[in-house]
Amino acid sequence: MSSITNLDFFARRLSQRAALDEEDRAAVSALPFQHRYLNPSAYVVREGEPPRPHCSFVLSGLAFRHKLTVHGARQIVSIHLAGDLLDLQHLFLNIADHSVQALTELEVADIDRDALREMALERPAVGQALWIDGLVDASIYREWVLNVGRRDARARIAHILCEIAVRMHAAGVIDAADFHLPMTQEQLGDATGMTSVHVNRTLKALAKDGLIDHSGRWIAIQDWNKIRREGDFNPLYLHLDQVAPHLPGPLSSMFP
Amino acid sequence: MSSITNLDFFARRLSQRAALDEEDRAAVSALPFQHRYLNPSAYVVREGEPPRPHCSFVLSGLAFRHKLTVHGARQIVSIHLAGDLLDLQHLFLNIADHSVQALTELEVADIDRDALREMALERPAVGQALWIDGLVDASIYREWVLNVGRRDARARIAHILCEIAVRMHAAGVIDAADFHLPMTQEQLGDATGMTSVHVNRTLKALAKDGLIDHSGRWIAIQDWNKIRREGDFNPLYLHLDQVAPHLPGPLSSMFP
DNA sequence: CGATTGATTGAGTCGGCTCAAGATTGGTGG
DNA sequence: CCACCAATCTTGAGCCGACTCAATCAATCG
Repeated sequence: MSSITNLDFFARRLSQRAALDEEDRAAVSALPFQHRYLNPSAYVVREGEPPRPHCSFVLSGLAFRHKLTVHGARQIVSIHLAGDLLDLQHLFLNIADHSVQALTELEVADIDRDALREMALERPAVGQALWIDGLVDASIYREWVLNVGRRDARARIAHILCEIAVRMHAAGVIDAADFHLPMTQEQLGDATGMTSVHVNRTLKALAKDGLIDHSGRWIAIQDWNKIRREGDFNPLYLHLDQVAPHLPGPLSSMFP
Repeated sequence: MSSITNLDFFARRLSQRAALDEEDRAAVSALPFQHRYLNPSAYVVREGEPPRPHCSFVLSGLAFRHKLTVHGARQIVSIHLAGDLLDLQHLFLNIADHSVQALTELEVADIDRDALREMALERPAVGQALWIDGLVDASIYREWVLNVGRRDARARIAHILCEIAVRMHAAGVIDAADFHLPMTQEQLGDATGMTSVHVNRTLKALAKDGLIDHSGRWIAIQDWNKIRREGDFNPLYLHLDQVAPHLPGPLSSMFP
């Protein structure tokens, strides 16, 4: 496990979203932080808790946000990957309304909350970059409400696969449409409001029809145009132009 | 139709969320704006459009946000009432990823976008107040993903009724748990991912069991404890302590 | 090697949908 | 004030997508 000494990675990230000047970048890079590794299913944030003294930025790995009903049913409300801030909400809200857990082994930079907060308010360019981050998160939630509320099982699964593939690609985590999905079928069900049994049947059906190639926990997208159509996937809501301005690779041509 | 000459109302609203000093308040009150009335179902924001030159603040009436699937199914993703900003997203995002429409007759203040944006970035207290607004919106989206993804019809309807009643109360729009709901059953269905037919049957069932009193478009909550339990409603996600610090009236005792 | 976690498959059930027909309601023009 | 129209609400009948329950298989790991 290598170590990092400053937040250049985070500063670069913010620079993609707004025009940070040299001073902004230096200030961001110099933010106090702690480098930390978490095991799968470790909690980053726990519902009902007051904010932690830090705000976690993902360096590598995946995490997910979830809420529970009183009957114990779980709904995953978003997935996060390298480059995402895991608890922007806690920069300004007094209590956690949901939990965040590591999905895979997770590498984070725990940035000092008060320092980040001050920077968000006192440095306009940094503030704007964080605003964009927060607003895109909200946009993704809206799309998920639509996904879970108005699409059938097949479209839901197709849609979430598209989203994850495109976001991984935008984050530079994968190069092609073919990727390893580190989620269990139960987690996929919790993200789409389905049971794991039905996720299984739906994946099989998508595979049979040639949209994906899937065995065990490996998923590759076979036919982008088909799956995008079936999943009613329009990447507009990801606001990629503002988040990852210069998309390289094969997917970029698919989503102009 | 009376007219307003400045944004004192908006400044007061922001003051509930963060500590604005005299200068902040004066600056907010002096923001350029236009007073406007919209008819029911008029569009405030249209999906796919670039941002308008203003950002609308609701003075009275209700509005809703929605998205459509490619098949034309509609999902309402949030409801807004007096005191809400309708397009905070467009302060920093370049394209609308959803539409906003008036639900009832709607009175708004169209605040100059660039001026508000500058104020959000340059005045920390204003920035913080807007952050809180945006983060609470996001929290509500998350709860809706859970509502639509993991609760059955009865709980979904109960939950949304609780949310609307509590938010109306917090916004000072109603005094009691008994309120007129200006939504059609079809709209209620679009907000909960159900058909209007099933909304109808569900409302009838809730009425029969004494949770609500309902005839035509009038809904009164009969038994708060029951409906709150059936709807799995926990107002934590509304972050009322940060949004409406001093709740008056009968509901406040129910949600400490 | 046993144990645990996740994937797979079958059979049966049901919540919520579709389709379709009336009944109400509110608004409008004469 | 009434007749009429367009929404909206209401109710019934039948169906189906997704769920539940339950068993089996596969992979991983101390």
